[in-house]
Amino acid sequence: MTRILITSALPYINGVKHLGNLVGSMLPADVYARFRRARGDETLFICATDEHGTPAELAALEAGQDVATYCREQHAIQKEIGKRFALSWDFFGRSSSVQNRELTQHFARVLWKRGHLDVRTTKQVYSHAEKRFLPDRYVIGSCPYCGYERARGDQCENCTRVLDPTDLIDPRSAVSGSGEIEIRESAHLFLKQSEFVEQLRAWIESHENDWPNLVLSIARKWLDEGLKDRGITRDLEWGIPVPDDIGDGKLKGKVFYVWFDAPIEYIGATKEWADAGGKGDAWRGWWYGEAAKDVRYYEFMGKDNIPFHTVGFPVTIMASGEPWKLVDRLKGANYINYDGGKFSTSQKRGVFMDTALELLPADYWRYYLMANMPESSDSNFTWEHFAGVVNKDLADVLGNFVNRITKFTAARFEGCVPGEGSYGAEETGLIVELDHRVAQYSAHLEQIEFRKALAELRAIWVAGNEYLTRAAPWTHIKSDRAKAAAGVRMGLNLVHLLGHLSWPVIPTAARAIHEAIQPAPKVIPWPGEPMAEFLDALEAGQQIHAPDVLFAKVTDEQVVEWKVRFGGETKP
RNA sequence: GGCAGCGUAGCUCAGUGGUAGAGCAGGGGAAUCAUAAUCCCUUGGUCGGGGGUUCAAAUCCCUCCGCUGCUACCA
Repeated sequence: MTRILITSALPYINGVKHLGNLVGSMLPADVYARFRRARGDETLFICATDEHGTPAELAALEAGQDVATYCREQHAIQKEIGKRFALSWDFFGRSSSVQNRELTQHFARVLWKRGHLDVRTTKQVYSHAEKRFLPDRYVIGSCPYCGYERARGDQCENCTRVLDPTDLIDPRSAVSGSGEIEIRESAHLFLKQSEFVEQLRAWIESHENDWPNLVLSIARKWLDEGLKDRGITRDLEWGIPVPDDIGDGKLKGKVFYVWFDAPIEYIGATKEWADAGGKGDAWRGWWYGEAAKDVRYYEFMGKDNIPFHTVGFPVTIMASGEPWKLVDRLKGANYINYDGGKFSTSQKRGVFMDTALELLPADYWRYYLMANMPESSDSNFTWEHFAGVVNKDLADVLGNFVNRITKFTAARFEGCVPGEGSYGAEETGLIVELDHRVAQYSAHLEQIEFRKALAELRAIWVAGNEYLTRAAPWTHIKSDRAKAAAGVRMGLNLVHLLGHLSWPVIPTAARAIHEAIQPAPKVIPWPGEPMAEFLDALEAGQQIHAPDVLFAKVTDEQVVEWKVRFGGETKP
C-alpha cells in the first residue's frame, strides 16, 4: 500500500505567522494529512522552523538575544501555536538541528566531489556599523531613476525598477542607517544549476498533468529565462558551517544559504522524528531508494516558495546522484490579502495565528481559510466576509443541524436512538444523494482541490437540514410515532456521518459532534461505504448527548471592534 | 522594463468551444424541531474594452486597460 509523505513549507523563525502563511502551507498540509490518516493510509506529516538567514539574526538582535536562544524560544512558541491550531505534525523540527547539519553537509560534500559546486568571488555590501555583509535589500538609498529616497538595493518600490546596491545614491544600511558601507569581495560556493536544465525540464514536464497551473508556469518561467548558477553560501555567523574539506580552504567561516539547507530539513526533520522516537533508520525508508518506492510525496507551499521547490531543491537532489525522493504532487497557494492590502508582519497589519486564537477557536479559522483558500488566484480577507461565513455555514447550517436533531431526540425520545419505524423513499433518496456527494468530497480532497471539497462538505451539511425539513418528525410525532422515529434515527445517523466527514477540516468540533453519538477515536476514520449501511449503523436504544452550542455567532459589534483593533481599511 | 497569474451577478468564487453557474446578500413563501437557526421559490451578469478565427467564443488568437506577484543576495 502507498505511504503518504507530506511536508509543509517551513515557517520562518522571525515571529508568529499570519493567516496568509497558515493558509498557504501548514493548514492545507494538515487537512490533507488528516484526510489520509482517516482513510487509513500510513501518513507522515513533517514540518519545522526555518531558522537561518539574515532576518533571523536581525530579529534576535532586536529582541536583545543571541540567535540560538532567540530561535529556541521562537521555535517553542510556533510549535505551541501550531498545536493549538490542531496542526497534526508527526514532527515539528528545526532547520538548526544536528540532523539537518549532517545532511546538509553530506549533500554539499557529495555535490563538491561530483563537481557540481565551484568557488566564485562575488562583490557584496559590507556595513561597518553592523560588522556584517548586508543582503541587497538591506541596503537603502535614493533611486537613480525616480529619486525615491527609500529605494532598496534590490528594487525600487516606487518605480519598481530592479536595482543593484551600487546603483543607489547615498547608500546606507537599512538596519542602522549608517552610511559607512563598502563593497567587499567574498568567495562563495555556487551550485551549477545550469548543468541540470534538461534533466529538470524533463522532470517538470512529467508532472504536466498533476501539478497546478500556477506551479508549472512558475517553474517553466525559471527554465525559460535560463537557469543561472546559484550562490549557496553566505557570510553569516548563524547557520550550517561549510565543512573544511569543501572549497579548497577558501570558505572558512562561511555558512550555507538558508535556501540550501531549508528544504533538506524536510529530510532532516524526518530524521529528528526517527531519533526522537527511537525509530532508527525509519526516516530513510521515507526518503531513500528502494525502501521509499511505495512513498507518495506531497509538498504544500505559498507561491513565493515554488522556485525553491521546483528548481533549487530538485537540482540539489539530482546533482547528488543519490536516489532521494523527489516531490510527486506539489500544491502551491496564492496569497490572501487583508482588506485589500497585504498581510504585513513588519507593519503588524492583518491577523496572526496567536491573536486569531484569542478571538475564536481554531476551527472557525480553519473552516473559513480552507473554504476560501487562494487556490486559483489571490483571495481577500475581510471581517464581514469572515463573520458571514462563520455565522451561516458553521453556526446556522452545521451547528444548528446537530443542535435541532439532538435536542428533539432528548425531548421526545428520552435521548436515545429510536428503533421504531423503517426507512422509506425519503431516506432512500437521501442515501443516493449522499453516496454521490461523499464520493465527490473524497475525490476533491484526494485531488487537493480544497475549495471544491469544502463546498461539497457544506452541501452535505445542507442535505441534513433539507432531509429534516422533508422528514418533519416534529409533525409526524403527533400522529405516526414510528414514522417520526425513523426520521430521528436517520437524523442521528447523519450527525454521526458529519462527525466523520468534518474531522479533517474542523477536528475539534467534529470530535464534539462525534461524541454526541459515541466516544471518538484519536483519528476519526473515513465513513464506511455504502451510505445505506453507514446511515443505518446506530443501534436502537443507544444514548446520545446533545452537545453545547458548537459555534457561537460573530456579532456585528465584534466585527467593528476587530476591524479597529487589527488596522483594517479604516484609513484616515 | 521583462515574465507570470488574475479580471464572470452587489460580494466571494466555479465554469477552457455548444442555449451563462454556486454560495452569500436582496425579494416572496412554507415550517415551528432548533443557536430567529431551517427549507422552498425568486430578482440579478452585453463574462475588463476593442478586434479576429469559427456554424458556434467567458473559453482559441491579436491588442489595449486594470489588479497582484516574481525578477535569482528577504525568505
